[in-house]
Order: sequence, then C-alpha cells, then structure tokens
Amino acid sequence: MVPADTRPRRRADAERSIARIVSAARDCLSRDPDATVDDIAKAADVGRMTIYGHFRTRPELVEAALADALQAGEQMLVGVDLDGDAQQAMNRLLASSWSLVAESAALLTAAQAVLPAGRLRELHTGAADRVEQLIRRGQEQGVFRTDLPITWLVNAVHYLLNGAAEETRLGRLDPASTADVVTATVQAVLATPPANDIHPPR
Amino acid sequence: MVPADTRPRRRADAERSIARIVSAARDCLSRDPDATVDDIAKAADVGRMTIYGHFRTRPELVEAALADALQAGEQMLVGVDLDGDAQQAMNRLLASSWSLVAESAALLTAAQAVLPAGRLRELHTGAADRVEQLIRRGQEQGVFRTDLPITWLVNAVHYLLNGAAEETRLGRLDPASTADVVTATVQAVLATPPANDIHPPR
DNA sequence: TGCAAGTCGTACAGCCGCATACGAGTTCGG
DNA sequence: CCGAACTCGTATGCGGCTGTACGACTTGCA
Repeated sequence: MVPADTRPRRRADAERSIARIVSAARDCLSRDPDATVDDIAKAADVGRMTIYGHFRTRPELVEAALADALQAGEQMLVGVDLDGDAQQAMNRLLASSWSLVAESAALLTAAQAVLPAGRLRELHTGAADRVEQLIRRGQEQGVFRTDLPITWLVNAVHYLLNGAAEETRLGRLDPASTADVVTATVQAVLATPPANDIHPPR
Repeated sequence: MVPADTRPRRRADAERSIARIVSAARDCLSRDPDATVDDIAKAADVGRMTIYGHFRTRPELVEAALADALQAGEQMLVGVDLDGDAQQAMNRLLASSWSLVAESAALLTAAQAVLPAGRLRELHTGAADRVEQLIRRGQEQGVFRTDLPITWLVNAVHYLLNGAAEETRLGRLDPASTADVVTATVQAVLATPPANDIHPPR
C-alpha cells in the first residue's frame, strides 16, 4: 500500500548491503530467534554499525526480515496453480513452498518477541488467509475434514511444517525426503476421516 | 537409578519451599522459556535468594523442573492401560496426559537452551521411547502407517501437542474441546492411509 | 575529480540478568 | 528453649547486548 520505500534516494552499494543484511537476518533469526545484531552482522559479513546505519533498532530489523520473507511468499504463491482439486493444489503448494513457510514461521516467533501484536498480525494475515481459503475450498469439495475448527487445521499445518524444518535441521530427517514426508502428513491431517472409524470421546 | 536424593537431611519447610519453587518453575518456564529466576521466585512467592539456597544456578533449577515434570509423566503412564488395540491405547494415553506432555515439551525447549545436549536426552529418552514402542506396536497390528520414518511420527505427535497447547493458551482453541481435537488429529497422522488415495510425489 | 554517501572500528553508556557476599530476622525440631 | 536450618533483602561484581558518538577510511556517482 505504501507507494515504494519513502527513500528512493539510496546508493547502489547501500542497496546491496541492505539486501545482504536482510538475507542474513532471515537466516540467523530462523535458526535462533534470539540472534544478536552482531551475529547477523557477522553472517552478512558487515560491520555492526552498518546495520544501525539502515535500521534504527533491532525490532526494526526483525520486521524488515519478516516482511521480506512474507513478500517472497507472495511471489511464490502467484506461481502456483491453486485451482482444481484442493488436495492436489495443497500438495503443489507444499512442494514449492514448505521450506519457505517453515522458515517464515520460525521468523514469526522471533518477531513475536519484539513486535507489538497488532503490527505482527497486520503483516502476516494475508498469507494465513490464503491457506485458510484453500482449506475451506477443500472442505466444500468434500475432500477435507469439517469436524475440526478451521483455525486449528491451518495452524496444525504450520506446526507440522515447523517441526519438519527443525527435524531436518537436527539431522533426524533426510533432507531429500522431507518434502514427501510433509506432504503425506499434512494430507493425513486434512483428509476427511473414514466415516465411523473414529472412536467417540468417552 | 539414584538411591534417593543425596541429601535426606532437610527441614520440612525447606522441602515445602522447594516444592513450591519447582512447581512455579514448571509453570513459568512452560509459558516463557526465558523466564527469569526472579519471575519464578515471585510466582513461587519466595525471595530470589531462597532459590539460590537450593539451586546453585539457573540451569540447575531448569533441570529440576524438567525432571519433576518427567517424573509426573512416569506416574501418569503407570495408570494407563497400554495393552490391546494400539489405536485405542494411544487415545487413552492422549486423553490422560496430553496437557502434561505439552507442558513438558515447552519446558523441554526451555531446557534445550541451557542444558548440555547429552544431559537432556538422557533425561527425556525414557518418555519418548515408550511412545515409540506404542507406535511400533500399532504398526505391527496394521493400524498405524509404516510409510514414514518412526522418528518423524513420534516427533510429529509432539509438535502437534505443543501446537494444541499454544493454541489453547492463546484462546484460539476452546479448552474444553482441545483433548478431542488433539486425539482426532493425532489419530489422522498415525492411521494407515487408504491404500491408493495418495498421490505419488511428482 | 571531488563531494556526499556509505562503511566500519572503537569506545562508551545504560540496562538487565546471573550469581555471590553479608547479615539480620524467622522457623523448625530435638 | 536453644541452636541450627532456613528465609530474604540489599549491595555488589560480572558479562552480554543494545544503541549512540566520533572519526577515519572507502566508494559510488555526477
């Protein structure tokens, strides 16, 4: 909604520095939500002072990193065909973007600690909404379950992606097969359960 | 394995203080892994110094809290019948202990930050192993899926429990129905998938 | 080529959390 | 009821991270 950045007046190398910094911030914060400004500077191969030259405070940097990741998500979504069978659409979506979503989710928790709650939801709502709509369409098609709150389904997928990313990071999951594992698991969570195999509570 | 505590020589009120402290530590750390020693002291309604009278360092306190939670888990397990149909056994297990497991999981991440990796696994292995064995039995019975790594299945359950706990904490999930939601979701993850409804990768 | 923009190191202040020291008051337990 | 165990406040040192200040050096750009 903002026309562009308020400051188009930046030099080319500064632009490059900022890109490296934001990229490094995404990297570091996804791994450790408490990553230091200094850590990020080292990862970006930049002096700490350079960072403060572009971002006043650490929260501001975190927000920039999150915004960047979310924007990358946007661009990924436009390249994925979300029409047709919702189940297959979800598979396509996961195949192309599960790792990004997982990264963003970790980043999100990093941001949660330093950004005001409202600001955060404001940034992140868009992405979550799209997933929710896809699930809703799957429900209307009868392929996704309707017996659980849709909010839970959306977030459960998030938690699973997060988990898969962490398992991979820890070497407990083969990176090559992570995508398939994630897809299969999410499919199981969302699929309409076989009618009466569910044991009623109590 | 340790006979008892190395110090049976403690006064009654000290015993009470310790209990309150450990309990408060479990509470605080489950909510915020970065909870301060002072926070915990306030929650336990004790002076900060009293804590240092019983626990030399913060990590030592965290370990005590985790150990306490795990021991509570042990006691919960002995009361649950794990024989018979693995699916129903898992349901029973979740019904009686999902919240405890979820709390311990949050505590676990708190501990992960301050305890050496080896020490942590040493404490926590027991619990995870039991879940793994139950899943393995379900696989032999044919009710649980075998097409995904068992390590992933175990941890996926953990991540889901964690997520459910957080959703409940944030008020996005009705506390009364959380247990059912968890049960249904875990069941979906573990169940043997309908033979050929799975779209092969690519 | 020359100036402004950008980079980067060092140094410093402020804050916060951990942990220790000391000392006085309180409570258990024999 | 007396001594030891326990509680608890205050003060203090230490270390790490944030954010600011200054100054020198390099680099884009017109």
